[in-house]
Amino acid sequence: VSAPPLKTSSYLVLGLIRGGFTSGYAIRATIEGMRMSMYWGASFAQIYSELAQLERDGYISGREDPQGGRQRTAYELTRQGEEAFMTWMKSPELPRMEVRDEGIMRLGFGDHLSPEEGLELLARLRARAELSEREFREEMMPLADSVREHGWHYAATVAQLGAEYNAWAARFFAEIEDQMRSS
Amino acid sequence: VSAPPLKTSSYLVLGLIRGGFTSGYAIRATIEGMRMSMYWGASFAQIYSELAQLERDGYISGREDPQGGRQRTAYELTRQGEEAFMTWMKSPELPRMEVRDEGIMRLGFGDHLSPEEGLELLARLRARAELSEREFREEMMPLADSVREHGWHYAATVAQLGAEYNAWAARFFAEIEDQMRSS
DNA sequence: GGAAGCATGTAAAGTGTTACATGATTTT
DNA sequence: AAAATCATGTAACACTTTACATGCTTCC
Repeated sequence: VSAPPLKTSSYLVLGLIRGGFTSGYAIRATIEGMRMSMYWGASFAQIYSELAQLERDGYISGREDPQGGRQRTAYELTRQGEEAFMTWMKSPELPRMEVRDEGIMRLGFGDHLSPEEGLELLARLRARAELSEREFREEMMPLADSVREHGWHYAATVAQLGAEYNAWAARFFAEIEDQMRSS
Repeated sequence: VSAPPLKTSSYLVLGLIRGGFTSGYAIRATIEGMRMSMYWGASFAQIYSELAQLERDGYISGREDPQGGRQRTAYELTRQGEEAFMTWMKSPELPRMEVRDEGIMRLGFGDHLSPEEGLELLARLRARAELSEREFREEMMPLADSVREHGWHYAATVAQLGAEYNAWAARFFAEIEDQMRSS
């Protein structure tokens, strides 16, 4: 009997607990602080209900871990949770990435605009990519370096991917702009 | 008084109606057939309720347009819908793109794997990008060319973006694999 | 005659966000 | 003393998907 597969947000929580972020607050802070929401976000409300569900279903177990008079629950993976997470990490199937990009959608509707307005749209897309690249370089990359010594080597790879993707996208839009201007 | 902004899925429906896809079925078929779901999807259930809402709120108007004994409703934009769509197309703000990628998330958790397993994960990510590139080139690009003469010039740009992005991503993953093997 | 495609919808469930509510501790 | 941060949760709403339900037309 194989347990039903969990949803991606569940694996996110399992992975962070396994990585040493044991409280709901710490999990959420890491998702925000390390810019994980660039690839998979989760809000406080979602995390606390996810933790409750995962504990009810036997994937994690929590124990009271108060800090002075401030309550805190520290979770750890059970053997079942450990197995579920590692099986997922090693599974050969990779679900297709999902993109929801209003910008690209607008670009697809570009024929509803005049040529000049189309160029403006492309310029906005390029500016957005340039801004995003800067954010990856200035915010996420330093953070990734700072956790490197703690055993999070792959964080730097993800940050690099984000920065270089946006640089590539900016070049792509610039090229299309040039082609349009010269035709 | 400015009307409350619509959601992105509403603009998707408005744009397709304006582009000549006037029935719910045709809208959904275009989203699937032209691979629009790569950057913004919508199901039948969503489209029909969206059409009802947009008509109730005065953005579109439908008239009966039966094909033989088979019912059909053809919609067109009202002046209000026309204005809402064009204002959105020209608005300077571009919401940040949203990505939900289980693959990149797993990569971020790569330190939970052995070096060999990490390399396998990277190889899977590369294979997925290569497959996706092929699909864009073999399926979406020909479709984009076929609608070009109908005035949909930007569809080809979007298809090109999809193909070239995936080619870029495959190269990125290959480079990381090389770096890891040689260190 | 059956399969595939055209056409429209409902019901239920899943997934996720925002806003609200509370209270302790640490930093300025 | 106030502000920021740590910590947990509820309620309401927003959005989307899956499964189901129906019936007509065209192609093989």
